[in-house]
Amino acid sequence: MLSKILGSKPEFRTKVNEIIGEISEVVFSVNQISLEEQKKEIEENFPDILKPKKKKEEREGLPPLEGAIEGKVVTRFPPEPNGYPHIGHAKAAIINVEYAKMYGGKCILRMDDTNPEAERMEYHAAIKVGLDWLGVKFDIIKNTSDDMELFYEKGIELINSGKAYVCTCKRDTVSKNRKERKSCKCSFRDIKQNNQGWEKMFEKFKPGQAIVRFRGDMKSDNAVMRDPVLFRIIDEKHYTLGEKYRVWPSYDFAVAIEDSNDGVTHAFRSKEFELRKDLINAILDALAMRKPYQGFFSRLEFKGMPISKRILKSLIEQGKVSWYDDPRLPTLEALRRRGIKAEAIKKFILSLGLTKANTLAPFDALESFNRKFVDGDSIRLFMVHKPKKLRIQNLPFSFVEIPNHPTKDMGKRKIEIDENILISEDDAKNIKEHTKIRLMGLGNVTITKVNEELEGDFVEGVETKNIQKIHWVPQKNSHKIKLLIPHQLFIEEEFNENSLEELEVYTEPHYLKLKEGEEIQFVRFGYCRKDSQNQAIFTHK
RNA sequence: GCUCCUGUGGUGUAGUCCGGCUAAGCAUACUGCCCUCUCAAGGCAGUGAUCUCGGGUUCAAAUCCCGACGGGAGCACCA
Repeated sequence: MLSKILGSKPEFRTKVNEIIGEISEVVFSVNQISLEEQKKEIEENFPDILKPKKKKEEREGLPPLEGAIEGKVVTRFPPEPNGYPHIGHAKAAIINVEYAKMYGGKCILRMDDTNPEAERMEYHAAIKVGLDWLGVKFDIIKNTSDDMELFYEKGIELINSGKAYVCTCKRDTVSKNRKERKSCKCSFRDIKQNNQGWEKMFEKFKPGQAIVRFRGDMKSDNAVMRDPVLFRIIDEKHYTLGEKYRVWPSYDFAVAIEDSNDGVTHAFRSKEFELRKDLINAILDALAMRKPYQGFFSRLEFKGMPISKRILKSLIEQGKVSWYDDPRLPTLEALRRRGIKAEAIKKFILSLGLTKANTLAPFDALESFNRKFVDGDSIRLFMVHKPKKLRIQNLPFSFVEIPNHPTKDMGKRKIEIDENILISEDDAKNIKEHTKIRLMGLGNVTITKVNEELEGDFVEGVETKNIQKIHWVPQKNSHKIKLLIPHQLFIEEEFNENSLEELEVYTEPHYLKLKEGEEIQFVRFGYCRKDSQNQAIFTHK
């Protein structure tokens, strides 16, 4: 009671003690009256409080952005072309693009390709294709490696201001010193020596012999700050620049420079980069460059669906999954092939919010979004599993026309029939002799015999109430296809040997006329995507 | 081990910054009803959280403080 009053009348908050007394008096006197009378009193004098509370408006999409100015927001999505894009990439891309859209700003796609050992054109292309399919649009597309000269320029600037130095220690020594929070002798070299060292990195030094380090703070609790690497030597051929460069910037340095230089105002990354925030700010401060706002979000993974490149690669090598588009995988390619729509992924990701708590989403959350997109334009077809023959006497016609969708006008299809019909075993086993069933879109049949095969008599009339309705396909031109049903790949860390179920099923001949990639609903079974003329993939119920 | 992040119904989240009009909103899942020639979609209703736990501050705490416990990440010349 007290809270309610203070909540709606903040001006009383300073007089809490006085009010407390009054309230208890009023409450006491009200309690003297019977419930009936209280009710009557309210109805007569205060009808307003009986009205149902109006619901709070739900915020659409992402939370507002700190420091965002309409029209001036620049975000970015920087994938490394070192693997196939997956649901995690989708999250990062969608969040950044969506924020740019929200504020009428721009979003940059920047291929983060500063490790020649890892990048490959194959991945670069796959990422482009994946993003394209997702329908996320970028205003600027570039590569981090476009700006190599800029990195060198800024690197030299740091060396010349004494904020970076060339370190020639062994890798192990560097790592050990970092653990022990100790500086190495290299850090005491003067600017001239460092300049000489820098020059030598381009010719003389071999990979591993010298690195450029940022003068951070070897005593810092944040290990990232302990004189991190800015440049290192890699002689591997770069996938687009070939052997033009061999001194390559590290991730932190490249990101800092790029974001600042590209005019990025808000940079969102997954939270494993959270510790780099201080470093990036420190680098930009050292160079007197503008700092963008950095936000972080949790990684997105599905239960039992590995996202890691290492695991994916090994699954493929062992033949446990066919390829990166295997429908059990969370790659974009696999999701697409499985029948998940890009719009559904987008809605789903936005529904997860911008939380930093770990998100291990169950796949059915995505499915439910997808179902809403897919339902409206999925043609309904009949499909029979483990066919049982049903022979119908007195069939009065040789074809039927069946609507392609129960509520939307998607036209009709003509099915040619004769007395031999196939129904699913699951339905057949529940049918008793002398009962009546309805073959959907065809008519009612009284079952006269139940054996290996069933027999029945056609019944005139369109009675549909209170009668078992089942789907069917004509025997004479049914089309056999393989139906793949993906299940969870890993169950409790353990590879699920039965994760890909294969069914042999029979569809209507109309299946052959559908386009590849079309989403269909096998009636009373679920949504599936046509993968090819003789294969479909189960999407979800 | 050290450091950082995180902890709201079965699940995913909103609310937490700036304590009060919320014993907590939405979605999903589940249950029931309606609709329906689908076990889909759609409509309606319902079950379900003392906001991880224990202290503290306050007239008042999911919201602030301290501690414990659980989960995740970083400690690479990868990004």
